[in-house]
Amino acid sequence: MSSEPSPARPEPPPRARRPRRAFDRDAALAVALREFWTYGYESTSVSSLTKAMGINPPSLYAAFGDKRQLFSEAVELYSRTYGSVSLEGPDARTALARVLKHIAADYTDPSHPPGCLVITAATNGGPGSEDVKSELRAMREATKALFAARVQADIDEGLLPDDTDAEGLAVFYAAVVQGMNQQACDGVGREALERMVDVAMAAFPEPAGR
Amino acid sequence: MSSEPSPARPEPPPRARRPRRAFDRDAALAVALREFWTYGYESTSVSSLTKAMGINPPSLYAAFGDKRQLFSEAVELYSRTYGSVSLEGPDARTALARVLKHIAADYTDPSHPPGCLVITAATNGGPGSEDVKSELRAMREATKALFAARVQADIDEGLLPDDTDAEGLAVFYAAVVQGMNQQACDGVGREALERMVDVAMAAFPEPAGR
DNA sequence: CTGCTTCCTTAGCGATCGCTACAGCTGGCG
DNA sequence: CGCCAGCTGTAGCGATCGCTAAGGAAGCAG
Repeated sequence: MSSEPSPARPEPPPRARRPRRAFDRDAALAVALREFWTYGYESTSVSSLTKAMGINPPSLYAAFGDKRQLFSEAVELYSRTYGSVSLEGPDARTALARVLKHIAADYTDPSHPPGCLVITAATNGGPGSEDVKSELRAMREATKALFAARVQADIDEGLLPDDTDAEGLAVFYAAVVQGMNQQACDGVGREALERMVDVAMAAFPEPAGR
Repeated sequence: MSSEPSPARPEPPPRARRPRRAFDRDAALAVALREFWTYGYESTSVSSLTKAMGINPPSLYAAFGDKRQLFSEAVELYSRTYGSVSLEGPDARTALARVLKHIAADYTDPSHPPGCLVITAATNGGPGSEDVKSELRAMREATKALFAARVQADIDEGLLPDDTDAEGLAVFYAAVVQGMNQQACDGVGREALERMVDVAMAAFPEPAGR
């Protein structure tokens, strides 16, 4: 439908006019992330967000759409910055132990809010924020599936017995991570969580013996 | 201090006039418990409570004080009805295994909301409901202390080695319970949780050698 | 400079929050 | 019966929620 009567024009109309913003969008998003991380989705109000970001509501809505989309962008930034999990390593046991130790340190790192945003930020929340809850739940299940796949890889390579319960192990270690989250939010320190990881790793099955 | 000037009077003035209520207080409290259990403290509004209980706001405030006190009464009813944990048994391992199996069944019981009210109902919630959060956190820490005491009792009786990390085990099994809560809220079924308990019990230390 | 576009600011929208004033009804008492 | 106490329903309080209309300030084209 777009009429272009002058073919001599070198610049077509769809020239994306970059918004001239008076504030740092990335910095504001980082601030919003900390707010959501600390208080959760529903308990973080737009007014507290705008106050923390140093902007006014219309600026927030112009830059991020609405509170819901801002939260999704914050979650994306979180999983890009903090929430990345790599299960590389010689075997599943080593990889899991390393990931759990890293989580013990990260969840209690005093330079940011305790625990994990994906686990904590939408556990409560009545009807109306059902899509937020399912968004985070999907991420949790993805992590659990990652655990299961890593264990299954060891089984396929013969490092673990064929009758190893990969699903049960995945549910278990996902629950351990979520329990560490709760403990960290309750004030348990890094050393206690690391000792807990030692206990949890004792539950890992023995390698396939000769 | 109570003055009773007329000894002939069989009924003293402090005769507690039982309120003439037009609704069943206990039944209404049970309904409120389910609401808080499902949506958490902050996300459960007074209007949704009164609608579910079949009463009007003034009746709620006359019978329970305010939303905060109603919640505490609901928590008390919960811990009296569902949340009781008994660690009796021949040794800590048996007792813990029984408790965890019971929890696996209870958190996924379809006859009531999933998971545990004490763990779930106040994880989010901004400033202003800090006392609610600390109330539930204290109950969680009491359970964790119960775990530690049960393990320590086995150590004192010589059933477990002296160098057993009672605190680490308590943190671990508390985290397992809290992880089961999250998994149950995410839709994991009873059988998967029970297999997970088997994995978790594999982390329990071997009894003290002969 | 004048126009045009785009953002920021102020102010406030309707809805809902926890909570309560007020009047009416109802039951126990003399 | 009349009186009073105490609960019940209606209606609404001030505050906050997520969100937005309207006008002024600022950069770019001519």
